[in-house]
Amino acid sequence: MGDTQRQRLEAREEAILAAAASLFSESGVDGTRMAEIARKADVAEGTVYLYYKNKHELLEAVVDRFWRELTKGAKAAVTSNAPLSQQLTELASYHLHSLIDDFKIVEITSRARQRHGEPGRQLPQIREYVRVFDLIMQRGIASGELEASTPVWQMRDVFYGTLEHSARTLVLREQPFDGSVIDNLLSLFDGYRLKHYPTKQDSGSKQAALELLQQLESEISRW
Amino acid sequence: MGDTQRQRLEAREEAILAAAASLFSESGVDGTRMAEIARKADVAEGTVYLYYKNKHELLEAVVDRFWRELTKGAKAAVTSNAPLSQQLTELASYHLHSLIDDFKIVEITSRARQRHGEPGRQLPQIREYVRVFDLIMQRGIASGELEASTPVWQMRDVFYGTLEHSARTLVLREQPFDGSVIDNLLSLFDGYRLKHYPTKQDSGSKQAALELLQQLESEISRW
DNA sequence: CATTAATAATGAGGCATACTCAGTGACTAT
DNA sequence: ATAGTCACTGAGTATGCCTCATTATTAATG
Repeated sequence: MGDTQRQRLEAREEAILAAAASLFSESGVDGTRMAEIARKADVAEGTVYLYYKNKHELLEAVVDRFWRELTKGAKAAVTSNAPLSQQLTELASYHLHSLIDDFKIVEITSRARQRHGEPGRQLPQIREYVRVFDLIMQRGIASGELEASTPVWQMRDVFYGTLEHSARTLVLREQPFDGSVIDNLLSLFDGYRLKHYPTKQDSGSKQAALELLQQLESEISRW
Repeated sequence: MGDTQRQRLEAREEAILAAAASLFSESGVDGTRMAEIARKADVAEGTVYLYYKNKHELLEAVVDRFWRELTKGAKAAVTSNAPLSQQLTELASYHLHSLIDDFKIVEITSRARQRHGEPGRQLPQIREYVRVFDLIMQRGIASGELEASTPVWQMRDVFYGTLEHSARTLVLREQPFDGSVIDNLLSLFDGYRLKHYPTKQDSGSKQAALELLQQLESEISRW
C-alpha cells in the first residue's frame, strides 16, 4: 500500500529533523557533523541530502518547526475569552518559559535567518508566532481595554521584546524563571489601558465611582 | 626603533580586524573565507593566524570591538546632567540608530557567544554596554525620578529589550528609523515615574499644585 | 659594517567535513 | 517472473580552515 510507504518517508524525515534538533541544541550548529545526524537518525549520510538540500536548509527546518510548535501553544494560551490582563499573563508566562527552556534554539534562530546570499529574512513561522501577540493587542483595542492611539506593533514590540530580553538575562544568570518579570511588565502595560470613568448611563458603576472618588480624595489629602 | 615596530604590528592587527568586520557584515560569517580576509587586509593567509587563533576568535574580536565602540557613544549620550527623560531619549535614540545601522553585526553577536565547547557566555563588552543602561536607571532612582520598588534590571530589560526588538522590526520592514518608537517607550516609562504631589515645604510648587487640582477637577467633571 | 640571533610573514600542503553520484536494493505493476 | 521505478547507500570529491617548514625582516652584538 502506497500509504504505508508515504508514512515511512515521513517518519524518516521526522527522524532526521529530530536528530538534528537535538544535536544542534546540544552542541551547536558548528559542533554537529552531518555524519552524526545521520547516525542518530539511523540513515546513511547521503540519505539526509535526499530530504534536505544542505546543512543550512536543515537548520532552517529545525528552527521553523520550533516556532511552529510554539505558535500552537501560544494560540492555546490565548484562545479563552478571559479578561485581557489574564490572557496577557498567560501568554507572557508561556513565552518566557519556552524561550528559557529552548534558549539554544532561540539563539540559533538568527543564524537561520541569514541565507548565505543576502538580506536578513523573517522566517514565515516566526512571523506567524508574532502575529499571535498582535492578535491579542488588537482584541484589547477592539474591546476597549487598550487605547487605540498607539500602533499595535509598538505595543507588541514592548511586550515581546521585553520578554525576549528578560529570558536572555535570566538564562545568562542561570536563574531559571522569575514571574516578577511578568508582573512588572503587566503593571507597566496599564499605561496602555483606557481609564474608564463611569458614565451616567452606566448604572452598575456606583461602587466604582465611589472608589475612584475616594482615591482622588486620598491623593489630595496628602498635601 | 622598537616603537615603530610595535605600531606596525598594531596596524596589521587593526587591518585584519577591519577587513573581517566589513566582510562578516557584508556576506555573513559563513560567506566569508579566511583567504578573503587576508587578501583584503593585505597579508598572507597564515599571518591572520599569528594574530587570531582561529576564525571564531576573530569573530569574537570583531563583535567585541563593535560593542566597545558602542559603549563609548552611549556613555557620551548620558554624561550630561540633563533631566532623566531627556537622557533616556538620547540614549534610546543612539541605541536604536546604532542597532539599525549595524544590524548584521548585532545578529552575528549571538553566534560569537556560543563557544563551540559549551554554554552561552556573555561577552564582557556587551555586559559593559548594558551597564550604561543600568547606570541611568540607578541615577533616576537616586534622584527620586524613578520609583525604587522595581529592580533596576527589570526596568533596563524593558528599555533595552523593547528597543532591540523594535530595531529588528524596523529593519525587516526596511523602514530605516522611527522616532515614535522612542516616544512611545518613554511615555510608557512614566509608569515608573514617582508622582510628586507638592509638599508644604515646597514653596515654588504653587503653580504645579494648581495644575494638578485642575486636572483632578476636569476628570471628576466628566461624569 | 658584518654576522648572528630573534622575530615576523609566507603560502603550499594537510586535514576535516559538507556534499555528490554511480551503483545497489526494495518495492510495484503488469 | 520481469521490468521499471524509486529510495538508499557510502566511498569519493571539493572546499575551506588551519599548520608548519621555509624565507624575509628587524634587532643585537663585536
